[in-house]
Amino acid sequence: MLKTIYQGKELKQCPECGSDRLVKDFYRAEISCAHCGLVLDEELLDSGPDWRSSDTEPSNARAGPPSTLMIHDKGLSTVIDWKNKDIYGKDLSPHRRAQIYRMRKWQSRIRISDALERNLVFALSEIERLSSSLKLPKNIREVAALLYRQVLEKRINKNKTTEGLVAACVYAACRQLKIPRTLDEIEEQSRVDKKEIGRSYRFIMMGLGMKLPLSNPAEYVSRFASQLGLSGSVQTRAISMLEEALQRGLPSGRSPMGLTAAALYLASILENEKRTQRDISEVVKVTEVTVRNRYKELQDTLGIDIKD
DNA sequence: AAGACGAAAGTGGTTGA
DNA sequence: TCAACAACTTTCGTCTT
Repeated sequence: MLKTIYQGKELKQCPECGSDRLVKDFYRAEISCAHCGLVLDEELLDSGPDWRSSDTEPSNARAGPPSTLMIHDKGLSTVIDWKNKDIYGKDLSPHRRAQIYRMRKWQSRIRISDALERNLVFALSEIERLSSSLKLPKNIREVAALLYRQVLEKRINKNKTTEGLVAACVYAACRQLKIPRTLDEIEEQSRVDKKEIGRSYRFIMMGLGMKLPLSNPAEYVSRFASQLGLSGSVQTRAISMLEEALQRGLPSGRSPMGLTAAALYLASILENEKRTQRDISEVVKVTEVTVRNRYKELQDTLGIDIKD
């Protein structure tokens, strides 16, 4: 397992708020707190085996299962042919025939479980690849893998692409563990498009009878803020504005991203670290127009006026 | 010249008959 | 299954700093 070493000591809880939802970000070698957004950026050490920093090489070069697992028999499987003849072309005795019949039956059964197995092996390596390029912590992978096994169990995967389902599992795991990644970000690393991922996601939720709460805009604040180089006070401000707006019942039916962007924009102005609407819209991946609309609404509901 | 603003038309997804 | 609808995007002209 990975240990979080900070200033020589193992860190289990956020020094700021005490939350244990610490996120390790190997890309920037940072630890951040998923709860309050505090970012610690020193000496993130990795004491676990088998991790390659994926900074320098494409992340799909990551160590997966041995390749012999991917093609479990290396393409050399034996097939019992359908003719009831022996190798000399003679008919088989009834006893022999029955024996061969049973063997065929077993072989086809084994094939089915092979297919499932192979699917799972591929899916698991894909989960690994995806979450590794998304710099996701390990527990996400486990949750995603578990979800995928359930998908197979309930046969939700019928007529659907494995890649779409895998991406959806990863997305769902992120939502569940409140380590927010947007659909856009997952799409970037996956070979399937947003539409497909979203569809698979809904199938899974329906099939497993799950329901995940809408993602909370505040969860995204710290990550986007750090991408924009905004200070902690801006983050805190943005989060508290979001919370207040939420209490006043603003964000009904609005996309979380738009709200996050708006809150960041407002907070950046209020804290004198102004970013342009464009800067923010680029990072958050919504349009300037949406930023504008949302932040107007935010202003209205909160009764804030910016002029100084 | 860059940023902010808002109108108008277009897009993709949801919902309800 | 289809049409109405809300949220969001694209595009573009205008105003402000």
